[in-house]
Amino acid sequence: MKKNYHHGDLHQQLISEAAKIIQAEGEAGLSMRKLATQVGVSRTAPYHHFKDKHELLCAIAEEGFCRFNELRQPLYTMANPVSEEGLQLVVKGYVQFATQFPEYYDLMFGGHIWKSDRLTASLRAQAYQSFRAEVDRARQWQVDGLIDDSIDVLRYAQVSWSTMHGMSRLLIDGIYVDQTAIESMCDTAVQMFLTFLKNNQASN
Amino acid sequence: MKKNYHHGDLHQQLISEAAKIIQAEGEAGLSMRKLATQVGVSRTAPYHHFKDKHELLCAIAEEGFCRFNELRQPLYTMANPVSEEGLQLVVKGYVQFATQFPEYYDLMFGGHIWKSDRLTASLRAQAYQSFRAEVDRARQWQVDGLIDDSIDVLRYAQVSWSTMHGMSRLLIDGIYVDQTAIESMCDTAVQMFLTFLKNNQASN
DNA sequence: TGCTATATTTTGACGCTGTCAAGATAGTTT
DNA sequence: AAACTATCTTGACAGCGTCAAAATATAGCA
Repeated sequence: MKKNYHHGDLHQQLISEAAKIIQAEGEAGLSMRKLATQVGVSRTAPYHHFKDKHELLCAIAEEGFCRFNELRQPLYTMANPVSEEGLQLVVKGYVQFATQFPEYYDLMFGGHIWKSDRLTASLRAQAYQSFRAEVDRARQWQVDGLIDDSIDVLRYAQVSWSTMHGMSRLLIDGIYVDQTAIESMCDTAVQMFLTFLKNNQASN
Repeated sequence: MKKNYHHGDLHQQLISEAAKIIQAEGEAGLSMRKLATQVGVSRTAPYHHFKDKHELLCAIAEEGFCRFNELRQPLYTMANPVSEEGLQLVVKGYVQFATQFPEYYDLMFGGHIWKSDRLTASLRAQAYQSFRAEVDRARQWQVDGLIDDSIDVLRYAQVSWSTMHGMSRLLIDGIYVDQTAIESMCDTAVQMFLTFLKNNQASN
């Protein structure tokens, strides 16, 4: 059905070529016209596959979420989740994704797409599910008796995600520049999460 | 000296008018041409006061840092700094600035300016000093015996700043949308900082 | 005062951008 | 073969940042 008669599966090729450009030159370096000519079609051809530049970016972000999930999935079962090793895997894995694919991260968790309120439905679903999974995992720790019931797991998920997001952003935006400190920062963050999870037996 | 003969202190008027536009329509809504005509001069007049659009943005960011510092200064002396109240003042004050002036925050702590490596010298100085002050404050807590010497205050400052930055970004970028949860999230973050600062007597 | 040097502003232009409208072409369906 | 649809192209428009050259206004100095 979606064979190609003029070109060859342009839709997909646009996404992957655009992703390449964005990884090489940043989001600012991607223009619809350049993308089109680089892929070998006329300037406006892409507009028959994506209503907008915005829609194209959403598609790339969605691809980013797939990579993100693939990288993240295995980390959760490799160690006791509420332990130094377990949390380090998750935190360092998160920051590593952000620093390794900063342009993907920008698209996925940056204001450009989210502030517009014009996310693709599928992208929105994928993002929400990503966060919900984080909350569910923490809730499971409670069920399993690994952490106290008094802990508000939603708030924990929000704040710990914020910390990971904050570190990632400060790094990829060039505000924290000392790359050698990343490991150590992650360790400190893990210590923070751990003391919070373990020492909150009777907080309320 | 810097009086005006054609206009009336254009330099300053450009900054404040640009800041107004940016607060109203976001950074994307600011164009040099529109700014110029809105201020009553020709399109290229601003280029004799700012080499670049980039340089104009730096000037606005710098103004943002002034507001930021003014808002932050009084918060540090209003309560015991290593206590629930003390930390809440700082954390909530930070997030409140970000949500109240999201466009300023974007400029000051967003990748646009920092990734370019073309910050104004004065802007860079002001930003670094802002962060150094945070570290110095934590070091003083050690001197005063409020927290244990084994704590790496640089790492604590980096991670706690990351948390505040992460919350702020997630909020102003439209990823966390539930505004009513802000207070509660800040409380949780404070709990996290506090348990870390108080329960680390023999961590190393 | 008048002359020159400098600071400020304007007009015109270039190449770039996202995207719309109309027309051409190739493939599918009947 | 005819009608229809999906895909692609050409042409155009308004907007952008910014450079070069020309115009204008002020200041310093004779």
